[in-house]
Amino acid sequence: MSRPRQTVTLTADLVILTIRDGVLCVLVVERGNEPFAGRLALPGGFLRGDESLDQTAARELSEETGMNAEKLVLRQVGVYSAPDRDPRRPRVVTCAYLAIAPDLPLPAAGSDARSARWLPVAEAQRSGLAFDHDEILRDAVELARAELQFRTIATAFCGDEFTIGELHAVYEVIWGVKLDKPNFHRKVTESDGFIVPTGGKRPTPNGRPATLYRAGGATTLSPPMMRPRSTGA
Amino acid sequence: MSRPRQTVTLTADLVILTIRDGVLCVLVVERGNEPFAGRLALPGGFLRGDESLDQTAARELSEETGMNAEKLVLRQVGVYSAPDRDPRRPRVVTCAYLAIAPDLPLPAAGSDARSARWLPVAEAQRSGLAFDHDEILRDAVELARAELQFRTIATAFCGDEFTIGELHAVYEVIWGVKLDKPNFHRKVTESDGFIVPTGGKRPTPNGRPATLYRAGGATTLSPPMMRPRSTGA
DNA sequence: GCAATAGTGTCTTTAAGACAATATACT
DNA sequence: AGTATATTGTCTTAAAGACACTATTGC
Repeated sequence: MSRPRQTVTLTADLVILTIRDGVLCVLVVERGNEPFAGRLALPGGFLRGDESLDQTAARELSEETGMNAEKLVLRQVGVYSAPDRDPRRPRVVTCAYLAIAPDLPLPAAGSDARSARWLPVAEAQRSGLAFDHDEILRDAVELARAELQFRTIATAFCGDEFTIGELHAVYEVIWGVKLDKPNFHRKVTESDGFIVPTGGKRPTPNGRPATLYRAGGATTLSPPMMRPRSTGA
Repeated sequence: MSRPRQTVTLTADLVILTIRDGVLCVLVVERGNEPFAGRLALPGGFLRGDESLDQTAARELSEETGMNAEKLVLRQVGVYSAPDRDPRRPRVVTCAYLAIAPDLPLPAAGSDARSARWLPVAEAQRSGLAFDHDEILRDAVELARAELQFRTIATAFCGDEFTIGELHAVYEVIWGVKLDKPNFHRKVTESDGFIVPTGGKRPTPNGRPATLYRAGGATTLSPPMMRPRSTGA
């Protein structure tokens, strides 16, 4: 026990995903301070003395999006702790969280007033983020893709009321595949507790109006909705 | 930025699972120091200055079991950071790791010489562990149960060479269900890259000798081996 | 032969996938 | 009517589950 114990500061970084105009987007902020000043990064914040890291993440989420975290999906992705991931001292270790939001009006430039904005995930990955946020983003998106198979989180991308067509689009955009619409319809309506009809209908520009649904009580999908495995062509 | 940043110490705690005599067991240590002196706890250790937390976990694992972590399953379960989870100051936050080991001879009471021993998970949960380790253990076991469905981690419970009967027992013990042996046999032999025959056979006390296999190259099972969902009777 | 464990065959049931057909709106 | 979108029907295929049956050992 003679070896010194490393003390660190802890942050919660958020990967907030949403779908805008059929494109998967992530909320990014432009850093105002060093290190990486001016670069794009994931939003995040430091752990405070009276809270758990999960609470830190929930607080940051509501600061960034204005939504209360109670109703949003918020899930740990993992801990990122490479010694050189952040040049600051004491060492900064982060726990990444995945959050899923409906298509919000815009990230309210809150009291914090950082320049937060939605960026297509593909662009974020192309341009490169600060710290090890590229790796975090990649892991979080991969987690979302996997979770879509077994949990009812897809509804978190939609508003309170949504159509099966919208839910269908969520799966297609995030998985990057085409799914048969009739089969998808049967699958989600027959899955117990996934979605429940509200009674209303939403008119379409031209075409039959779609039945409206809201998220049901279930959190898991059984049987799961397996992502089509790409044929190893 | 006027609010003080909380500094913490970080630990990696290990949930090392194995199967002994058909019972799922976890490695526990008796604590020598306060807090919780004399109580049973999960093994773990503090982050050092030159390593990542994943490396801390790998180091602890090889110290406790004598196995090199390269070959063992080692996976983050989550971060546990409730402000009052540990009375020490500065605050102690832990990241729990799930490790899976074959039936080792015995935890070598290594240089560390703590009294480490295998304890059936059910007993550990009944008697209660130090800190929030009951919660960590529960989460880790639940993660193992889920991962068995989609990844090839079941082979990590077996030695280098094993029979399909042994693999079958792994699933039955961890899921706590009976699985049809003929169907299980077909399932695992037809799953690509899950197990490969070594060519050898293992004699049984009395009965037909079983073909020996070793772990194949695949890490994921496709299609997955879904855990039978308990009929909501 | 008998007991015991490993492994195969076959039938049934369930879920997934392809895709035709119908329903309900708007212009 | 014609177009567009939603929803239902039907057939085919793949996987899961039940369980009878065969195979190979020791005694």
